[in-house]
Amino acid sequence: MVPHWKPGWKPIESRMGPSGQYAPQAMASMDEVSARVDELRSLIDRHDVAYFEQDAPTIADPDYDGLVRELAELESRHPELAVDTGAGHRVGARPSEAFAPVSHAVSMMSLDKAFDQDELTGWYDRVLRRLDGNEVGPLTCELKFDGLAVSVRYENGEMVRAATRGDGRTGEDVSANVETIADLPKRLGPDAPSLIEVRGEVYLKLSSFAALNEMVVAIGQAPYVNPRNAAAGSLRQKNAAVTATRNLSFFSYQMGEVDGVPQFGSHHESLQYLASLGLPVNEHAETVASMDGVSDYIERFRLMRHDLDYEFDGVVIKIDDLATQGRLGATSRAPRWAVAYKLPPEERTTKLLDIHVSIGPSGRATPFARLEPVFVGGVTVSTATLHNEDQVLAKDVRPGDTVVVRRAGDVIPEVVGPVLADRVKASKPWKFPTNCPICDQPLERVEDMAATACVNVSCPRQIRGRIEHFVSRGAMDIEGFGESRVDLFVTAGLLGDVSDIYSFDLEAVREMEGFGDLSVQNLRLAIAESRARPLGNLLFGLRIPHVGSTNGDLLATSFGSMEALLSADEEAIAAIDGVGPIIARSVFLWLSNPGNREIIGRLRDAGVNFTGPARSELAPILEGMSIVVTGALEGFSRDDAAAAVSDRGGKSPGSVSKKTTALVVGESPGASKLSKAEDFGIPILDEAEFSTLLKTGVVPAKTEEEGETP
DNA sequence: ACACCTCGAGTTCT
DNA sequence: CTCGAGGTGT
Repeated sequence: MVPHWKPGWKPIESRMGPSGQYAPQAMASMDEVSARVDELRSLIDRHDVAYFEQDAPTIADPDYDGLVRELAELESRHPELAVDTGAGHRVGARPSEAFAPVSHAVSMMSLDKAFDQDELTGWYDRVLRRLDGNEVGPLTCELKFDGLAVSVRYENGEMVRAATRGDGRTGEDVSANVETIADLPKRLGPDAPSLIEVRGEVYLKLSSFAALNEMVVAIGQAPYVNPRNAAAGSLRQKNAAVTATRNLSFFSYQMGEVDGVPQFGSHHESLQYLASLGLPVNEHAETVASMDGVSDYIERFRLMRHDLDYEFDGVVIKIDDLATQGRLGATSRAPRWAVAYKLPPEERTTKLLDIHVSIGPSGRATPFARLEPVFVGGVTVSTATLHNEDQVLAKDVRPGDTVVVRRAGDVIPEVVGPVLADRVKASKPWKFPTNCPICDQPLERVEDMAATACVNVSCPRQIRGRIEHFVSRGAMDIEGFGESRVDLFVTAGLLGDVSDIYSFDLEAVREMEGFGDLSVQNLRLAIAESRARPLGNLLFGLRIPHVGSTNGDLLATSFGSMEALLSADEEAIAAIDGVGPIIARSVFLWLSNPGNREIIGRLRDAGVNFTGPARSELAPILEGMSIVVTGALEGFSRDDAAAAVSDRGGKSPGSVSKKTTALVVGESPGASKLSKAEDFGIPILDEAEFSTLLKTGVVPAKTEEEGETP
């Protein structure tokens, strides 16, 4: 039913995920094809104007690429619809009139793109076919920087002009601004050729981007959405003095028109030449022997994506041998000897369907965005948190908006902001709901905080939340008591508060669907076992504000028993080292509450352990030490490792600081902890060395001397 | 007053 | 894992 599908060409939807936003629709008639082509042209035109002339992109790059691809595909299948001058037949857009036009003697072409391994292989196969049996030779791999392509012209060693790419043949003169880029010499050395046009990417380092946005926000303006956008804005400043403050950077990767430049045999030699002239060339360019080397390079840098101080969105692969490049030639748009492999996008636009509020287990009301599913950063995202009311207001995102979605450094998707140009005129700012969506009681703004919460103690969500927390690992750790079962028992009216766990009707559970003798017996055993948990776990399980696992243990060891804690006044609690007035007050108030007293009384009656931790039998050989664990160990769970340390008098906090005695590294460790430990020169132990430490209380000496790295 | 460390809480998808 | 806030030490 899709008559013109070329073999080997994948429909865009399979690549872009289920969003379908820019995916081609199945088209039956010529009229529909023609209509879609017109639609695509006008969309691309509109985005071009916004992007190139107003520095305000209305669409994320990969989506734009998708539109252009779809148009190109339709035009190639229906040549009768193609027009020479229309959208999609140019590399960029019309140059703005604010900067004088500059024509490129050697045109600045864009590159064909490959979105997955298959497309990359397809490119290579086409190269092989064209070469008709001749050797391809080595390939060069370079990072594809997320910046703006610029051509910088040097005559007799002097920088004379710099121009943007524009439409590939004609760009804009941005000399005044490019002159402010510290990376670029105004004058080349004595070996400079009589003419050289250096092509490369103007970009903004992530650190400069952060500094810039800090400043922009400080003067009350909206921050730039991303470094590329900020670089574009900076490069097109009318006042070069402003550009100078932006700290733009540059990487050279190609030459345009030249005269007096030596003949090279390969691309990598030309890069070396550029570097020898004192021009900035990225250090990560590599020459590899085959496509296996290319795959390896891509994989390596896919993983390093967030480890560099600049953004890159792909890898550029070029045939290294210049004679072979010449043999391959170029199409009207792009050279055949190069291809840009695009990494999965980190930023995409999608539609914000609605904003909902979820009530967390503690009653906090968190707004989150329901999104039209969109493939970003390697996964399909359909929801993203908006954190709190202030965030929603600050970003002013509204249901129905087209929004930019990002999956930054870590994992958590984030709504960057709305695309204002696409906003429906009638839309109104979103209002935070006044009532809890679960229990319908009024929501209250938490004092002095950005949070809003449901304060109804008998809200079903919170009853469940408190019980889930009580039975969780780290608290009373009752096996077989997961979220779904808690939900089941609470809904059935069997559990109202945590003390009910020790008295509720297990015979009634036996009658429930999905439960038999065995599962009830296991549950009974697990509950019985939990009575013996240390007091610190119990205190943590009660979910007293500001009392987590650490402070729970701290209170338990300081008071020795629940009874002692119950009879302590606020000052006695505040006297503990590490507990200040706020935590003391919170604990005291919670324990004074009659309802909570009653729960504690029932737990006492149920025979739950109320006495402090049995003194560790082990000698406190790690006293005063702070041992941080990262990654998975073979012989210990993370909790076990922390317990092993604290049993011996040491501490095991969650992060590395200057005070840390040693870092224990297991399988797949967290990069930030590791690099911090290296920075501070903290000893790094493997599991075997950790075991030794636990036995001897001495940090094993390193066999090799730790040297400072420059 | 400031800097640094620590703790607690919330977060998505496979 | 990261953010915001509490606690401690300078």
